[in-house]
Amino acid sequence: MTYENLDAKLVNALLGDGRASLRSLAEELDVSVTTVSNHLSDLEEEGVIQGYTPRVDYDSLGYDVTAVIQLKVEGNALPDITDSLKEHRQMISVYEVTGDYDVIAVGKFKDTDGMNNQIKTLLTDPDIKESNTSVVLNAVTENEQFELLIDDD
Amino acid sequence: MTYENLDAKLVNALLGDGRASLRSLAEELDVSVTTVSNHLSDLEEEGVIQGYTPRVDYDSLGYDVTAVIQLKVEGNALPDITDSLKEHRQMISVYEVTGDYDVIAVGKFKDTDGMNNQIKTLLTDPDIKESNTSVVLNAVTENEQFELLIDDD
DNA sequence: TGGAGTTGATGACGTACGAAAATCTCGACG
DNA sequence: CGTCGAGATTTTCGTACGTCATCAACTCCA
Repeated sequence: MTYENLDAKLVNALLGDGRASLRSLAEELDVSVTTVSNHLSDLEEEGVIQGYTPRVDYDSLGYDVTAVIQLKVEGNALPDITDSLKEHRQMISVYEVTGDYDVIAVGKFKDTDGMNNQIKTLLTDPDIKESNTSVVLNAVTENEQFELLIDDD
Repeated sequence: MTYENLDAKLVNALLGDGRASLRSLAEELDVSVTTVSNHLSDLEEEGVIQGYTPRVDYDSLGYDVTAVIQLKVEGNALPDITDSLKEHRQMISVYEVTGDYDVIAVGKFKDTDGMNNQIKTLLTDPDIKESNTSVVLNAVTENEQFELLIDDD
């Protein structure tokens, strides 16, 4: 076990409430506030916890369309393409992958017109050999972070 | 009008630091603590901010393999399939989509063996007509939450 | 009139610091 | 060869202090 049990419990507790106070965490895990503070700093320094964010509901802000875009790219142009995708504000995830396509990206848009425009400008790149866009009809689960396993003794 | 964009600014500030104190937010946005508190409560009640989470680096915890799984599903079995995917702890995102496939899911696994096992058990379902798995070679961007636009006058 | 700010009171919060407890290290001894 | 224990190291804890969140009552002003 690379990481102590307390650390896993701490991460799980924070996954439940990312703004929980050190005191409430300490009570929940039955250790002192100082211990929570120390372990939390360690987790942050080690990079296990890379920061904290609110979970924003983009739907309620008018970003009604989510799309999964798959691209076949000219081999040596891959870094350029992924970089350019990364620059696009509305790209949630950009993956280089094995399989039929080389890149899979997930983006959010205000409407299908906005989506089409963005995608069209993207596809002007001559290094993109083929593309395939799937529009999300229903996001059953999105960006879910799962809890860590605790092995009790 | 002066505070038209306060909510957007507040969300953006929290996207920068999800554990920022009301006081630091108030100073950053040049409004009173009370105002920040009120607007934040409103955003939470409206569901724009649905909660707060740490950003966990699953790579550093040994979840080295991310995969994008695409499925063609027997029409009326779609809810069953998405539900079952949702139950899988390690599924980050599960989308019902238009296009060649009916479902696109993203999952994280400790290794390729673990991934293969999980996927194999998944595919025993007779309602899954076809599947296609892409292994992520490089996560350029993952679960990024973009900042909201501020329209200045 | 309603959104924003101010003030003040109260209890909760984060962090620094030193003490206490637990754990590890490693040579000496039976 | 096994184990014992003093000293070193790490981990945990309690306390104290300055800051913070929250609430209520009241003011300001467009």
